[in-house]
Amino acid sequence: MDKSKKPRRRAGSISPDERVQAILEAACAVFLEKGFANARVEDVAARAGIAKGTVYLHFASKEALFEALISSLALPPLDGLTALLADETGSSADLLRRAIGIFKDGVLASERRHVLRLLLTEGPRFPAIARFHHDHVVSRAIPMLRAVVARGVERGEFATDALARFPHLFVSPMLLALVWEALFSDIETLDVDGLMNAHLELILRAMEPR
Amino acid sequence: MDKSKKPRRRAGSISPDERVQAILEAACAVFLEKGFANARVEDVAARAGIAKGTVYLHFASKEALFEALISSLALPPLDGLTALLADETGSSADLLRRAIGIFKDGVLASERRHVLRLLLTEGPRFPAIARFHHDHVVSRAIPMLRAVVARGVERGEFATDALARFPHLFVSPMLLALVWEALFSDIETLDVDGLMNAHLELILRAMEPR
DNA sequence: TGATTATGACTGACTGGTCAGTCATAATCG
DNA sequence: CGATTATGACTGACCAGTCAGTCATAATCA
Repeated sequence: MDKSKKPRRRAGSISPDERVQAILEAACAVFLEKGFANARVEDVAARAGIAKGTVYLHFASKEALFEALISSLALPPLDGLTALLADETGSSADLLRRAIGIFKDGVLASERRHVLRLLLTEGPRFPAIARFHHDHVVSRAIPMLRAVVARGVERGEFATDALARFPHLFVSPMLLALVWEALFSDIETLDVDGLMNAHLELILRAMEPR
Repeated sequence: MDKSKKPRRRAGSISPDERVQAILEAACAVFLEKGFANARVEDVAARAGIAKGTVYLHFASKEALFEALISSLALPPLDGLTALLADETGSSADLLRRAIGIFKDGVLASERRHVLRLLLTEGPRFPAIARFHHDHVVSRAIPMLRAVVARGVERGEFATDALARFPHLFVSPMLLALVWEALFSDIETLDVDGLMNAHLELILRAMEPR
């Protein structure tokens, strides 16, 4: 409509923070569609409604932009988990049930799953990102899950500590769901809810005292 | 009966089959180290001890080379699994135990795991490869596992069919081990044997009739 | 047999295209 | 105004894929 040649920023236009946010959002879309190597900084800029050079006013390099993107989205859902698992009132089984819910809603069902997928596919070539995610997400989540299971075992609610030794097992089906979606979603859909319910059923039966 | 063809070759030359093999091996090393996008065909050639142009005498493009690499390594271990699961004599629990062994030896502990990792990271941008793997590996393995569990349930050896509905759950810890190695191996090692034993323990406890 | 020609596997310099990152310039703000 | 922010043409590096030429060997000839 109006813009014919030069829609320049006007008074009260967006702040640097908003600009950064816009770039990150655009970067998310472009990196997800193309992967790191095939994504063009120019496309990110275009999608954010700015010129390529402007991206470099906010990020030192394409790589820095990518790392900022991953980092900015990795953390939030972990807090929900922290809060949940601190709760000592309910049964341990319920706690696990709700932990699955958090994973499902906070990761698998949210846009965040795409970023996690990106971490998965690009991580091997970005050790810094892998390390960041390990230090800030994995190495926090594992002990939390471990503590919940250990407590359940102590209280006599759970009959085996296999899951306390390897909380990874609790998470692996979600990883599978993620990978399945990335690779096979348009060949054969996976019933993620069914999968998670079956997972929970198996876990809880396995730990049930008899 | 024998070769009607008389290949004309230079001094240090080898047969076409061996050449292709050498290229695939070199490609494996280079693609693993760099990923598809960052791998240079020239490096593959150099590693195979030939010139770049020669690669194109055997493969139409870098992409074709990559697809040939993945395809050539995906199939073998599946046959071991087929043979194993056809065996109706032992207990179903034992069958699952041995299936894990096959996965562990045939994939996780072999060089093949690297190729699987490559499939994982590059698959999203190579739908053809993802489809190939789905059609030739996944869609064969899942029904096999399903059949074993279903039989166990019918025979009264297993108390729940959750695993028959989602054989994916049986495989997901191996996927996790693979991903962990790709991302975090030099930050924190994962005890894969311990993980698989814990997995088996949980699965079997869960299905144990009581 | 040794000399000559035919073959095709192999080479690597070259081309054409892509794209990250730069910077002189321009627009806008305060 | 000068300061701040944005632009996009440009550069330099990189690399997939090509192809005209090389040369070891096989086939044929004398």
